[in-house]
Amino acid sequence: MSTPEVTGMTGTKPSSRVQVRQNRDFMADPLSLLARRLSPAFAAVAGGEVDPVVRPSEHADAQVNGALALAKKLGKQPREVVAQVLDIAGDMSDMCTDLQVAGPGFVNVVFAEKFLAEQVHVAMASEALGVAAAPVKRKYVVDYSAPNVAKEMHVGHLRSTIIGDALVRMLTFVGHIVVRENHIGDWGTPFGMLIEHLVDLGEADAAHELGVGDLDGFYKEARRKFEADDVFKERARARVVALQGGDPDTLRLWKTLVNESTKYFNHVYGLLDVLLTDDDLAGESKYNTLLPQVVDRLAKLGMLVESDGAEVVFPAGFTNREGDPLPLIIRKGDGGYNYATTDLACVIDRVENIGAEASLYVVGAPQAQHLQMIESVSRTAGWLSDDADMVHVAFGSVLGADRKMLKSRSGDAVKLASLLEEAVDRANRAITEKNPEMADDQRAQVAKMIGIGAVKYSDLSSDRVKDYVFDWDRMLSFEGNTAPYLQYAHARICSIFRRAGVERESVRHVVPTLDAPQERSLALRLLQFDAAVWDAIDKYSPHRLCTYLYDLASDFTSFYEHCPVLRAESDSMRNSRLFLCDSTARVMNAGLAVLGIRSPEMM
RNA sequence: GCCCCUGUAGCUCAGUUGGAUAGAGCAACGGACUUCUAAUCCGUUUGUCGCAGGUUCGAUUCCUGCCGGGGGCGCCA
Repeated sequence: MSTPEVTGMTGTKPSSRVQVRQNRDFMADPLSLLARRLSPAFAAVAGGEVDPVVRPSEHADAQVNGALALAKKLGKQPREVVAQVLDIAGDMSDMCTDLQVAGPGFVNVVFAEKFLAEQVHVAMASEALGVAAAPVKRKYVVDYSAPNVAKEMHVGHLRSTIIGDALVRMLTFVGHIVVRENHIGDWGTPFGMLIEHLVDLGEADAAHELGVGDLDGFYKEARRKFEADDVFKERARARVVALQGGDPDTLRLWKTLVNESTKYFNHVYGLLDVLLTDDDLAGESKYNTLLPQVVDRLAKLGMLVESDGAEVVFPAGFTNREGDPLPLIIRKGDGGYNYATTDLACVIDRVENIGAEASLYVVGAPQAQHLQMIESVSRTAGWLSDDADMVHVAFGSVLGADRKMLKSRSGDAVKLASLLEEAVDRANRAITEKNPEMADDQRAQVAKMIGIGAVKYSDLSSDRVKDYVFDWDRMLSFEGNTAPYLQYAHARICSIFRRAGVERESVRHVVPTLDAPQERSLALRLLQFDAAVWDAIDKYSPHRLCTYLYDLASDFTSFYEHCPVLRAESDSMRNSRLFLCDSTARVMNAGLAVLGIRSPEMM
C-alpha cells in the first residue's frame, strides 16, 4: 500500500482517507476499533465493503452514519438498514453500553467504561502510547529552513524551520526514515560582492562581524558598495567568475563566508531547539557539478528547447500573462544556471542517490507554481516515478498587529535571533511574577522552554496555509490554545507526583476506574492520541495535533478541578487517578515533543 | 487577463473529506481559592458560515458564477 498523501502537486486525488484508516493498524483509537467491529455487518448488508462512517459526536462518544448513505444506495429506509446492521453485529456490550438510533438513521454510541479502561491501560503500556507505527516504512526527505549565507534569518525562515522540524519529528515518531535537507543559499552572483566586501574588511574582522550575527549589516554594506562604486562592482563581477572557475583563493574566502554564517545559523537553531545540524546542510553549491547533467539529460529526452537565447523546458499546462506557454528556465541566456536547475538536480539526487520515496518541501505558498513546474518536469523526465510523492507543504505569512507582513520598527524584516531572545525574556518575566520562589538557574531553563514553546506553538497551532498574526500577549497567555496552557497541565501533574512522593512508573500497571464523567472524558481523550498523530501526519498539518493536545489539556484541568487525586476517597481511586495523571503527562510530553516543544516539570 | 491561496461570533481561530440545534479561546457578565500550583475551573451571552445559484434525504464542507483580501505569472533565489 502506498502511504497516505495530501493532494499531490499535480492535482491527483489521494486515496480516500477511509481506505487509509482501514489499512492501518490502529492500536488505540476507539472510533477505528468501532468501525472495524461494525465493518463486517455493514458489508453483509451492503453486499460489499462499505465505510461505516464512524465520527465523533456531540450527542454521544461516537456516531455511526454509514446507514444513511447505504440506505439510499439500497433503496431502503435508513432505520431499516440500521436495524439490519445492528442485528448482524450482534452483542456489542463488551464495547458499548448504549446503541441508540437517532434522527434519520444515526447510531449514537456510548462506550463501556470497562472497555475504555482496558483500552487505555493497554495503550499506555506501549512505548508509543497507543500510536500505531507506520505499516510501511518509507524514506522521506524534508526540505526546510533554507536561510541565505551572509543574510539575517527572519520570520520567513521561522515558519519553514518550525513546521519542517515538527514534520520531521512526527514522521520519525511513527517509524519512517527521515532525511533532513537544509538548502542554504550559498551560491550565486551575490557572492562576488560579498567576497569583495570580505576582502575590504579584512578576513578576521569580517569573520568577527558575521560571527556575532551582524549579517544584515554585512550584506547591506556589500550591496551599497556594489551599487555606488563602479570599481567595486567590477571587482565583484570578476570575483564571481573566479568563484565559478574554482580559483582556490576565492573558494577559501567563500568558505569563510559560509562557515561563519553556518556558525550563526547553528546559534539560532540552538535557540530554536530544532534538530538541524551541519550534517543536514545541502547548500546550492552541493549541486553545482550536477547541473550540466540536468541539461544533458533533458536534451537527450528531447525536452529542452531554445527560447530567447535561453535553454528551457515547457511543462504542459502552464501559461504566462499573454496565454503563451510558460517555460522553466534551465540555462540562462548568459550560460548560467538558476534555481530551477538546482531544484531539478536535487530531485535527481534524492531519487537516485538518497533513495527518497517522498519529498516534502516546507516552502512558502508563493512558490506553488514553481514547485508544480519542477514536479511536472521531473515526472515527464521519468525522474519521479508514480509512487514517489512530492508534496509542497505550503505556509502563509507572519503578520503584525496591523495585518501587514511583520516588520521591525525600522521597517526591516524582524531578526529571528532577537525575536527568540525577546520570547525567552518575556517568559522569564512572567515566571518571575507568577512563581517568585523559583531559583534563578531553574527559571532560566524553564523560561527557554516556555518562551520558545510559545513561539513555536503559535506558529504550529493554526492551519499552516493561512497567514497568522504574531501576538506576544496571546501566545504567552496561560489561557486558551497556547503552549503555556499545555505546559502548565504537564507541570501540575509533575507537581502532584512530587507532593505524593510516588514514582511515576509505579502506577503504570493500574487499570483505571472511570466513574466520574471527567475521568471518563480524559480516558477517551487519551485513546485519541493515536488518531490525532496520524491525522496530523496524513495532512502534514501539525495544527491538528495541537488542537488535540489543547483538548487533552482542557479535559485534564477539568478533571483536576473535580477529581481530587491525593485526597481521593480510597487508595484504589487514588491509584486510578494517579494513573490518569501519569498517562496525561506522558501523552502531553510526547505530543509536545513531536511538535518540537519541551514540557517543563515545574513552572 | 490567466492561475493559486483565502473569507466562519466584536477579536484570534477550530470544524475529522456531505451529517443532527456550526464549536473553542479572548473580550463581557455571574459564581468557585485556609488549593493537589486560581498561571485554574463552572455557568451565561455572542453567528445572513463573503454573496447568488446548483447537486440531494441533508451543504460551512462538493460544483458554477460573482464580490472582498493576499500572492504568482521568462532569464533574482
